[in-house]
Amino acid sequence: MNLSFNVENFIKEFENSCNKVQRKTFEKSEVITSYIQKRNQFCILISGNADLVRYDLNGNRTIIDHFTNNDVFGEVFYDVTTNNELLVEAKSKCEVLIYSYQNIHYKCKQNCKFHQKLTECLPELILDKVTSLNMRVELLTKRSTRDKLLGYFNLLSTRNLSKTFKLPFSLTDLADYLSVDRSAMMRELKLLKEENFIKKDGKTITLLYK
Amino acid sequence: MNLSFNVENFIKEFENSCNKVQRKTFEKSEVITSYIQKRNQFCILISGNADLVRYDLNGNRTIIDHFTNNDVFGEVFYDVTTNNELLVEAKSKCEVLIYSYQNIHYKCKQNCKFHQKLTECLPELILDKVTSLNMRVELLTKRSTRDKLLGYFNLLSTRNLSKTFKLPFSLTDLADYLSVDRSAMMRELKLLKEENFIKKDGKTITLLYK
DNA sequence: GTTTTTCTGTTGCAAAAGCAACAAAACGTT
DNA sequence: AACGTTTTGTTGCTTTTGCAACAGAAAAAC
Repeated sequence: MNLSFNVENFIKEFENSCNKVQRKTFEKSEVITSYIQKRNQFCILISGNADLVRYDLNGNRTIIDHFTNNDVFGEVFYDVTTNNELLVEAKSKCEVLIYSYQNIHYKCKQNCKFHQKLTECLPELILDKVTSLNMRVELLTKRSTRDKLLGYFNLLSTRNLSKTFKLPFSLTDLADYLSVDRSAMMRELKLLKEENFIKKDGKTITLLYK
Repeated sequence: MNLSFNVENFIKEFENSCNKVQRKTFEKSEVITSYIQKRNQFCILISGNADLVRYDLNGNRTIIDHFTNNDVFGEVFYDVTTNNELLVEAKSKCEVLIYSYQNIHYKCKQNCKFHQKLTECLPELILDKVTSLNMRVELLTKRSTRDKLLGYFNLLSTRNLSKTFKLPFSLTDLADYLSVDRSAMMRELKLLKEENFIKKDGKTITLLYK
């Protein structure tokens, strides 16, 4: 998908056109925001990287989404219906633009450039989320840990236009992202190496098949 | 979420305002459409019900989404990147409105009411998809078959505002929707009954806890 | 109303995944 | 460089899940 919405330019041009938009800084491990029902935050990650995580009653952590430079997040993209807490956690030092809508359909009363442009571009930002969600569903519906790993590796390989790529996660986090047990995943990773499906050097993976 | 877009009225008012919009009928088990890369179909299911399914290389079937009256689907809501075939299969006799965009951003040259209204409402239709996808991810990230079942039952219970509700799927299809083995799911279902978590009579389930 | 097909319910066995625990390595901080 | 902390890699054991197969019930087709 080609977004006509260039986040970087958008920030440069319009950040200061609305005084209700705040720029905040977060240190590693800080909670950037937690998703709250009936609120509509819209956030842009200017720098750093962060995860949207959910903790369930059994103490399992799931990484729902992973954000890097210029990614957008907030309740605007996530109708909160769950009982479980949804947090956005900074994985490194992060700079974030935050704006809270009363209602996503209302335009900003000041009719500022920021919101004019945003209203215009929101549909494609949302469409982009749909794409990444569909991909996520596709990964999660794979039946085995092996298929999930290979599915995810294929994705990264396609994105990088290369059989070699670097994992954006620690292996611990990767397990939480694929929603599998870490030790079981490590075992499978080892088998994939032994059976010459992949080569692995730290977080750098190379696909050896096809 | 409250959609201001009322599909039923939309169809009544605007169906005939654009001569490129087709109304088609499909019999049970027929393929309504298959998702094709770089195409942008927009479909409305007027009556009947249908599933969006994916068959993977191991022959596993996954039900990605389930559509009933007034649901919308098509590539417009699904950026096709997968190698696997994505089909929309009629589960009963279906009536469908179909329109194929050259590009989702171009407006219909005829500038008809159908597309005017659709362009206006597409963002919230897409936002609605995001919501259902987020819910789906939440279900699929549950670690056990039991948690998936209970998660799904809770959802149906909440939607119906009642501890008792009817499954919209056959049990065979439910397994494909939750992405688990049918016999394993049946076993778990039996345990849930025995441990008095649920009562089950055909496709009617009653939650007995809390 | 009979036949055919699909769906449900069940089981034994095999395979995969989860859990718990620990040591070694890597990373960050002072 | 030394410390504490997090991550990686591994393993033995248990539990869960998947697979294959089959019989009976229900639904659909003729």
